[in-house]
Amino acid sequence: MSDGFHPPLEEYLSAILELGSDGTPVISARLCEHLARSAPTVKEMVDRLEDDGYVIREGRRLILTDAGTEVAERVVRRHRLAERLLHDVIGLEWHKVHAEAGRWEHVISDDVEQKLITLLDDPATCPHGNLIPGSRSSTPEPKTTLLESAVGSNMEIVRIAESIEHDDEIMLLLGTAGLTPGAMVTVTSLKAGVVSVDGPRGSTQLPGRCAQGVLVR
Amino acid sequence: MSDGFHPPLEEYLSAILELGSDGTPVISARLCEHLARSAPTVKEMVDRLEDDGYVIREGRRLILTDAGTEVAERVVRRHRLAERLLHDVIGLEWHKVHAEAGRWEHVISDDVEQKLITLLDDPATCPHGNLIPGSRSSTPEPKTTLLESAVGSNMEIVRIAESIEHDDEIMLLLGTAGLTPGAMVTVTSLKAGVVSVDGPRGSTQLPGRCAQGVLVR
DNA sequence: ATTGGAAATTAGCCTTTTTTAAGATTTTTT
DNA sequence: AAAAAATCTTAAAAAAGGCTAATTTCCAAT
Repeated sequence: MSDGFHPPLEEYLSAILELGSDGTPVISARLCEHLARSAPTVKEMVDRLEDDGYVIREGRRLILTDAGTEVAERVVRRHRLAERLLHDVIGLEWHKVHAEAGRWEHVISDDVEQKLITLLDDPATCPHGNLIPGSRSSTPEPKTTLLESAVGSNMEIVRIAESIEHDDEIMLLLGTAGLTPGAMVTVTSLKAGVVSVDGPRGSTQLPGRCAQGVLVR
Repeated sequence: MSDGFHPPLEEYLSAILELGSDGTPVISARLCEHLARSAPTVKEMVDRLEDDGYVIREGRRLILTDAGTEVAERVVRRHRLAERLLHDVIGLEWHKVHAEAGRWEHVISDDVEQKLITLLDDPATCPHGNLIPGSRSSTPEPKTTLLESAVGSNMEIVRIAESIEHDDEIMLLLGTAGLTPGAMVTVTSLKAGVVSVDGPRGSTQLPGRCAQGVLVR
């Protein structure tokens, strides 16, 4: 409450926001998985979030209050601004950007947030194509995943879902294959849940889990 | 020990390094003041640092081991690289840079540290003129403070001591008066411990505490 | 050599965030 | 409806990093 520096609180609230943005109803059990914490730990923290007015419970559903949404969006915004800084300015490799920003998001002040928005020209998305909350340059969301795309179809990669961002191996795979937002890809086959695509740097096989996290248009 | 993410440990070790670099013998009591922690808290932590091989005691003196020095210098290096990034690239105001970097120093990875060195061209100092440990572009140190300078002498500001950096008011004063490293100043008077100087943006009165933290050549 | 003040230590306690183990509820599936 | 699976809760505890108050130790100056 006191000094506005609470990484765990920020972590929980932004996790709730992110889980929710995938459409899934957010319950404690989901948070346990997403945050890799035990059930009692999560219960304890969620109780506190409720007491402090960041969250309300609707049955098992966890719903962010306005206060909770504000904190969560601020954290997500800082995370994605940090990712843009790390990638576009500092030159950190695409697949390392998420983990680094996961720490930076908790230490960026209001002042610096504003400077970053100016420096980066109010970017609409992070380097993975996820929207930056509050950005004026916002765009509509696509809903098709690479997994659902018809064989032979030619698509533009628009964004990589948060659920995939955590997975270093997959991110490295996507990064080295040039399968990043803006790239054009053609689906060449779909067998046993494995999607083969032709991308800017040749052809690649993507496991279903991964293809599901690649949003296209 | 496990994941290399230990802000408190890093805080203590870099404090020992910084206090030591002023020549003062470093004892627990000094750490208490510098870190604003109670004596038992500091004792507890210093015991741990000793057990873990980061520090040895010589009477009351605390001496960093090689391992301790390595951690401490890494933290100081990241702090000062962060300051350069915040100031030169992000455009954060001179007097806000120190506090922000005080948080950033604990979340910067090896990878990003390297990228920053490249991006910033291996800078020799932070924006306040303090040396960046390990930088190849190092320079000799001046020893004269503005407080000791003769009235009428024309000097170049070289660095602002760490001891002053913590003080927001003084930093704002120095910053708005243009009294930053590289600026030429003339001492016009010294009365009752107050130093008057002519700087790039006119004349300013500096309290002794402050003038003592301004190193000149 | 003594002694006054600074420094260090001991003892006891608090809060936060985490754990494991076990029990109680719900939901879902058969 | 009964059984199985998933979810949530309670209880007990630990590790980290803090605190205050009281006591002891040390150093340095008279």
